[in-house]
Amino acid sequence: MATDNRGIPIPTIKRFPSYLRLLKGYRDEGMEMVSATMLADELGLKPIQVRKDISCTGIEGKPKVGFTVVKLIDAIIHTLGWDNATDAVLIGAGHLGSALARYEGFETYGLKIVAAFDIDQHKWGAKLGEVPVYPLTQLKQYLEENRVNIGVIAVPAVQAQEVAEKLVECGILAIWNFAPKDLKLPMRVVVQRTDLATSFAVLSAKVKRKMVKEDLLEEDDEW
Amino acid sequence: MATDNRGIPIPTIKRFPSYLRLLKGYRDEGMEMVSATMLADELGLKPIQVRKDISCTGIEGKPKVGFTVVKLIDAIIHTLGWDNATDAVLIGAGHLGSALARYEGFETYGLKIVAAFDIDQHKWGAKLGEVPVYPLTQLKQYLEENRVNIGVIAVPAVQAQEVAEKLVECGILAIWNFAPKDLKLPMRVVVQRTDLATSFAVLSAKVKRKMVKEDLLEEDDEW
DNA sequence: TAGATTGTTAATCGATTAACAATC
DNA sequence: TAGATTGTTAATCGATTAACAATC
Repeated sequence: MATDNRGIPIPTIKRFPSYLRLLKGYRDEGMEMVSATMLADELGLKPIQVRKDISCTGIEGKPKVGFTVVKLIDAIIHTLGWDNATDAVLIGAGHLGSALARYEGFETYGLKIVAAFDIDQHKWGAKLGEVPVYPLTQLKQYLEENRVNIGVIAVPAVQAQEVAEKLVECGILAIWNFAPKDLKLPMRVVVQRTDLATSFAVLSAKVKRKMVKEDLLEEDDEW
Repeated sequence: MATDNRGIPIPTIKRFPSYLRLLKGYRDEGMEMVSATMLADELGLKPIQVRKDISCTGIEGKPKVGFTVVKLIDAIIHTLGWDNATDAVLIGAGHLGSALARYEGFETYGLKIVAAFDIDQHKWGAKLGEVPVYPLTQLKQYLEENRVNIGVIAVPAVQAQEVAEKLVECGILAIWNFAPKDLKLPMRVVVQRTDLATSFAVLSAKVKRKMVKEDLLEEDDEW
């Protein structure tokens, strides 16, 4: 059905890559079947949650036996849309951009960074791994000549909004934003943020919570 | 109260850094008061949600006027625990590690990377920005001599578990894991993952959803 | 067979949103 | 004052978890 993906909860989507990594390991070890119980145990989740997640892929298991490892792998990849490779341009060839361009994991997700752009002329002509770096002024032309759907932003915060708008003008459909800046863009554009600040905020909160809990325990001890 | 932070929802925590960035901008422009309505509008949130989030900081506003910008800034920083600087060690001085070590935003969060460690002897003695790189074998000694609470993991997936266990052995309280690997660690250790795969999975799912929606619209057109 | 595991339906839990009185 | 905005209480929404029948 076309509506297949419509209703898959975001939390489930977020767990899929973890399942996928684990399943690929099992496949490489020659394992053929796996139970939700085993996956849950390995990832620190509850079996019921794993079953619910798996049911979103449309795969059915066999009671007492579990699920076929390779079927599950294919189904998750398909559900995520990772079976169709997508080209992306990278804006910003600094340290972060450079690390992203060289990251080999992307091909696993069907993401291919085909070109990088930067305002700094010292970077022009260089290659970040396999990815050539062009002047930012050539972005528009490049996107006219090459069908690219995704833009990856790895520029300083102050430039992020401007770059994003340029990408949208050039027909980019989705933006993966690594700059610490909240972008204001038309609703039709898909924006995904990967923000160190947000991630660290959660870490900080968890640490603080733990501290508080330990403090409380100490207080209890005194009574 | 000591239990202050206990119950702040994770989604709220995740929005705090965005509020913070925006508020700092307002402060720098000399703005003294700000309404939840304005913040919501700027970030694409609903005013009520912003008010709920702000109430978690304990700050009270004035009807018709709003909230004091600098009070709000201080309260969010305090709620996140970012007013106490924390030292961290970085494991892995590759491209990603290098980018993290040089990232200037961390000081905003009260995070200070004091040393990096790597197995590759070619990296020893180098500096990533201000951060010196040592042999991984010196990690244990370093942590005995310096009180560090947070470990940042930026090594390849296959080494992540081993490195994490070593950090835990050495008394690290919290781990920020950038390796694409789910770590199995004692409950008492706080683990925060920043996983490109997870983030890209969400992007992929949103794109796919949009595609489906557009397909459905087209189908509708034919009827 | 017996028992582990699946899949479904219902209950619970937590966050978002709505409604509205209080207030500057 | 009038009206915008706050803060609280209740309703809604969505995800997780529990319960349990089906099944290999």
